[in-house]
Amino acid sequence: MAIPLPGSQVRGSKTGKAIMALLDLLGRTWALGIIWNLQQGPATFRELQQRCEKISPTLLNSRLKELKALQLVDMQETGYQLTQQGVELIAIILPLGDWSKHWEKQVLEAQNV
Amino acid sequence: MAIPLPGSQVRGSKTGKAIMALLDLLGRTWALGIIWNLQQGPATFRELQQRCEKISPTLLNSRLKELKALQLVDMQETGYQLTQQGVELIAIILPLGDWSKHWEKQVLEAQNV
DNA sequence: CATCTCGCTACAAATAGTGTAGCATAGTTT
DNA sequence: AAACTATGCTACACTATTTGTAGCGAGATG
Repeated sequence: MAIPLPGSQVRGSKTGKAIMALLDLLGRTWALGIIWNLQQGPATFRELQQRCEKISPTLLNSRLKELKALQLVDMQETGYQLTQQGVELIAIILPLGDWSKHWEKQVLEAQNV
Repeated sequence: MAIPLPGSQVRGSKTGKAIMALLDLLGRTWALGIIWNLQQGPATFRELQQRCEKISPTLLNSRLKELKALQLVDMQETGYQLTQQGVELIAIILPLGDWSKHWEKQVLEAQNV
């Protein structure tokens, strides 16, 4: 799967708008999960695999390649970690954690009615 | 693909944490794109298909089912639209639009070096 | 050298997504 | 009323992506 480079055509948009590249990237299986799990700090490949519980190494590797190419993640001595930009991104997304709890309550309530 | 109901096991987590269900949902092909495109206001099925440029009706329909089940989208006279909760969610995500422009610049700069 | 751990690849099977055609229903026009 | 239109959505064969297991090659340790 081609890397969704901002400025070029991506899945879902011919316009090449940056947000579309970003949505394409984040919409790929596990991309958000990997970023989310890197919040806790750097991790080796195998440790990251475990944080993600059920990710296959094949997929983990391809997602990491994409995330590296797009400067959200890089690899240092300590393992994979978020870049400056990755940190900025997760800062935006972080509120989802709290919101999801409130959302869960509503969804489960609706189920029980 | 099973609907990632918060509270039950989902892709990437046995714990059933709400955030994991949410990340699973948002991480599915086109889920973010659909939500993003509904920002502009309600749309009929076919109109939504066009906003998303290249989504197949099959997939659009399954994503919509999931989003409806999880109360982020519903269908009214005017077509599909974000629910109260869908609006809350997009409010969190909205800053990605601006951030992506800044990100694009950095990524493209790095390419040209 | 034997044994670990590491990042990562191979590859076949399973699953998910695409694209085109078109059905069924409802409303409009002639 | 027959013909035309537009809608939401399904069928289905094809293609692409993901999974899961096994294991390689490199480096560290004893």
